[in-house]
Amino acid sequence: MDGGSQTTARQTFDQNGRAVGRRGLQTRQRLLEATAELLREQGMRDLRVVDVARAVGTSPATFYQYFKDVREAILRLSEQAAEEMPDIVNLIDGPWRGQSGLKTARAVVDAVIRHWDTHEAVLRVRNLSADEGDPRFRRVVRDALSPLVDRLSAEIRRAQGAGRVSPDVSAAAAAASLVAMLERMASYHAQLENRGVTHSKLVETCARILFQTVTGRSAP
Amino acid sequence: MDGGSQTTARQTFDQNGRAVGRRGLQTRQRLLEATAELLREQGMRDLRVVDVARAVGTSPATFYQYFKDVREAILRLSEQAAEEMPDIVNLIDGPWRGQSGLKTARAVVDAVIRHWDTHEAVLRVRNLSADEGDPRFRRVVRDALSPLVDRLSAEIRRAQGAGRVSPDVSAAAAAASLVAMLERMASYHAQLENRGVTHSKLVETCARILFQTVTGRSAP
DNA sequence: TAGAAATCTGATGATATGTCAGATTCAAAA
DNA sequence: TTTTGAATCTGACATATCATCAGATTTCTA
Repeated sequence: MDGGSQTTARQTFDQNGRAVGRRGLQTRQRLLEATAELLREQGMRDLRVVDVARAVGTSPATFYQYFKDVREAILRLSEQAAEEMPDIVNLIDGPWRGQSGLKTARAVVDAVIRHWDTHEAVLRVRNLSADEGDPRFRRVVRDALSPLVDRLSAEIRRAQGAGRVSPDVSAAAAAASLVAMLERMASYHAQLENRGVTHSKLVETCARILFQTVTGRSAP
Repeated sequence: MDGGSQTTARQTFDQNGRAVGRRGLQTRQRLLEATAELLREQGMRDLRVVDVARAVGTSPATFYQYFKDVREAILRLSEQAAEEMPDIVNLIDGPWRGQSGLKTARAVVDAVIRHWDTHEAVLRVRNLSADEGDPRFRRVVRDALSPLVDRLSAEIRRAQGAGRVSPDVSAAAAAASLVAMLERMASYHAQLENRGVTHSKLVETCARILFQTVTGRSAP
């Protein structure tokens, strides 16, 4: 037993280490939302604390009350976005055989794309920051993706056990490659759709690559 | 005939539209290299013009003589990095059947990883900027990748013609997915290798996904 | 409703940006 | 070699952001 209530809303602290109350949480959240919005509109490099503050009708000092800097705000947004991941992971736990396996693959592709459509700007910066070596962001990325990777990896090992996937393949690397593909395509799909690839064709194609690589079988 | 010399060194202009001479080109190039170096060390968000200037032993004003802002410098670096792409494209034009096809796939994977190892920081920011909608960066990305995508796409259509790849797959989407996977894995491989996936296993795995998806055949 | 706790902000010193006029360097012509 | 003017560089500056803190304001609690 952990003694907590069902949804253990973690305590939040400000920059002075003091617990934040109801009003403060609300301000903080509005700052986060403005950050996400401006990230979408202006991109990472031109995001200014002043603009975030102005958008919320407050002063920069208020921003710094809750966040060390812009990076930290984006880190928190990344954590909030990651809360959606369990829904995607649940899909992976569906069947991977035959017709319904392909359906599982489609559902996963679709869910990842939807996740990215919702959090595009934040996830992009999250991944960049992780790639640039920031350990806090690496952790968020790992926590968000490893359940996915691990599940796919296990499924691939199963297919290897059945002799349908070559032992020369590393299940972990293959799973990571698939997730890499899904993420990158999710962030890229709008541009492809501008070039004449329909959304459903794109989903179908990714789903089939996913299915094929996970199961070692050609899609039905 | 185009009437130009073999290596048509394009004229370079400064911010006032004046042509840049030998000494200027050298300064400009040193500024670019310092930018790349600092991008590697400090990441995109913390890259300061002052630091770049200091690193070259010159003043910020000199930087602004050659570049409108940091973004433009990174754009030029992206263009320089893209000059390596023909070498990679040549590899794709190798054979795609049987044992030697897998070899082709391996060579491509390896080349993409090497390309990223060399230009990591620049390519990351290039892709982010393109994703954020900057048309100049979108163009650089497209120019760099479309030869790859087009070649793979053509190869996939061939496999579709032979009935080995489902007509439900979009060749363009599949090719884009593969390139997406290759790029993301190239930027991520060091982290995977820290987690116990050896480099050669990783290359082999990506190569097999590539081979399978392009040819519709299981790797030999 | 007084007093305390929580929250917000004006003011500020430090640092970065981006521009321009003028100083410096260089190479070719005299 | 010296002169000359084009190319290159930079000091100085006006503007803007960062990041902090002391103190004002609001909200909560007893």
